[in-house]
Amino acid sequence: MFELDMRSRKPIYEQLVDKMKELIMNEVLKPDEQVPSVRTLATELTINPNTIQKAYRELETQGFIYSIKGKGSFVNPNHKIRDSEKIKTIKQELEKLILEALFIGISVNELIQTIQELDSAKGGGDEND
Amino acid sequence: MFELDMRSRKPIYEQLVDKMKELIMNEVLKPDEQVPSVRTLATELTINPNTIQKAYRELETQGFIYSIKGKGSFVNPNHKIRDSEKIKTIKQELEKLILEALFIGISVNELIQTIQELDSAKGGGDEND
DNA sequence: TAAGTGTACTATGATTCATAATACAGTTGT
DNA sequence: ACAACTGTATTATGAATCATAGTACACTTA
Repeated sequence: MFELDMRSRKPIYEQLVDKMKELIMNEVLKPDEQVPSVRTLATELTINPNTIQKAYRELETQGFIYSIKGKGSFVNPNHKIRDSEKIKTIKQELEKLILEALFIGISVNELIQTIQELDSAKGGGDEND
Repeated sequence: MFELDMRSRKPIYEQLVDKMKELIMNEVLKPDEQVPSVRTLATELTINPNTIQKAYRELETQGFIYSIKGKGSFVNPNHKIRDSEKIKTIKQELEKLILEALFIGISVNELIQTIQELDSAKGGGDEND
């Protein structure tokens, strides 16, 4: 289910958070679907349960999953809450990266095209605003 | 010249790299302009010279400055080299962030507008592509 | 030569990462 | 009630990273 790079300088739990977010955003993991248990995933990936728990805690903080003691952890269906703090953070990071992209010579059109491709690839379920 | 957050979990040298990149990309620091010396900046910021050196080494690796032994460190004027490795990396990071932005409900138009604002804010010196 | 520059190396303490080993609390099915 | 599964919490240990300190060397400039 996951591929981890043990030699990477990026912590394992962060890699896990990123992979899981990807799967959720691409709807490979559906809303309210149960994700592997801490111990199961730890066994599968041959890493420590505490590392999984750390990743899951982070995913819960970021609003991607919710956990119920004794039952398991599940994909959070309540996105689009427009958590203003989170939006602010993402926008800041995004601006930093866009600035750098423009700086090294990536064109505006190239960026816009990338956005549109990613948007149409993702369901296209709602076109609000 | 810089404001550092000593309590942040982000390493000081990384904060320095980011700030410096910003100043260079916003052309506050002009091409071939000399940046503060390792020891000078260390004294100003009350941090260790080795930390500055680490930041400068990283900035040199990323192509933002070049250093000459005995003379100093200077802003690299050779951007737009379209270093394919770097472009690839930035594009990957960008796609990850854009995906997340779309996911939490930021609209395509909002993203495009952000790009255009950043582009016109930056000089507008060349409109190639 | 003196004072400035970048660069390199070793060493130390604080912090983080990943691990190990337990323990407790809640749910489910028998 | 019991066994087996879930999430959660705690303490401890070793490895790695971060920031510091101190020292040294090479080069440039006045």
